[in-house]
Amino acid sequence: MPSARETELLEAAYRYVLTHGLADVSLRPLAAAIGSSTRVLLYLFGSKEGLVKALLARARADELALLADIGTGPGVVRRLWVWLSAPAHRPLLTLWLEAYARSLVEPDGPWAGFARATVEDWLEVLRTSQPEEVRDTAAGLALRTRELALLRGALLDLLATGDGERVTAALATGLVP
Amino acid sequence: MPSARETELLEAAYRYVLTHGLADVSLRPLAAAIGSSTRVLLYLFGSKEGLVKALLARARADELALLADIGTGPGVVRRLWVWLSAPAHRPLLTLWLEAYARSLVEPDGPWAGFARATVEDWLEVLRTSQPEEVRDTAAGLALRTRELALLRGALLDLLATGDGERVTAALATGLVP
DNA sequence: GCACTACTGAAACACTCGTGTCAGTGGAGG
DNA sequence: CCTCCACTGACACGAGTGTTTCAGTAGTGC
Repeated sequence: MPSARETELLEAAYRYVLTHGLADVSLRPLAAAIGSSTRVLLYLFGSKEGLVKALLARARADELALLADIGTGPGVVRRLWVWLSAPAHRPLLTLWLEAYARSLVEPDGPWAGFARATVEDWLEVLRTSQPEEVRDTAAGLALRTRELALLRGALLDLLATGDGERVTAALATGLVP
Repeated sequence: MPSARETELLEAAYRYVLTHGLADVSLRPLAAAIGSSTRVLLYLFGSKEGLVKALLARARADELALLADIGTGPGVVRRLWVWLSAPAHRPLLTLWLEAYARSLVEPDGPWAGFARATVEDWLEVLRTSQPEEVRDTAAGLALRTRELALLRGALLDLLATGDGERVTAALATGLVP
């Protein structure tokens, strides 16, 4: 059970990594930026790895909250894309991509399994949104895998180019209603 | 014009980063692994940043060679996916994703523009593969953007789960012939 | 008042990092 | 032979890393 001070510092650190990236964060600059000290961070989180784990869990909590908020049923993909393409969410999504790539390069450590976990989370949401009669068919699996690929590929494009208009138009032509 | 020794060491370093990642490579371990020394690497590449730039250029050369090899015309997407999903190419593609994410988090430095550049490279190949009458229409742009998203999203899924069967099946249902 | 817990500050330790300095080495061309 | 040039080895420098040690301080419950 995290203490009040711990969650407070975690929130501040989370805001910090959203703009500075998580891959090469280091304790002293982070502590200075959020008005703390390395001593306290290590006291509360045990080690740097513990802090990174907590931050990844924090980011994942945001993601799960989103999925819960979007709900299920027809139109999920469209609703998901509205959320993904909102400029306000760009820092979070860049952080998400960073963690994703990192967990592939370095399968050990605090990143472990992050990429696989998000694939499964999203696939599950898409699955629940499918009509019952296709949910457990091969065609259903193929369809939601394709929807997920479309969303993530579009996200990659958007993050790199910022061209929301082009990417949103591309998605519009590709979605089953 | 790179010397013989320079290209030799670059190749060795390239093989090294394909398995160790490029984001947090450091000179001493790298030099030791490829039978060289930090002194020589700095002599040949000027600085660590110069070396990283050279390595990114090397990776990009691989990518451009692929695109040239795949050619253009009907069936490009399918051919591209065959190449992307080949297990032998996984280290290269992981490296690619790493560089992509990095260039978004840290827009300065040697990574600058990497993500945007690859988006444009691939879109251009897809464009050239389209029939002339749609090439310059909004529908053509939307279609190739969608194809690119599909490929990249599928790649993300594949790199995380390794489930080539599911992802390939998902792509098969989604491609215009 | 007193113990106890939660937190904090200062300083040090044992690294690793990229880079610079200075001195070479071996071979090719005049 | 002698000079030039590409390359290499050993070592040190200053900065930054995560972590530890030791010494506190504020607040809470008894």
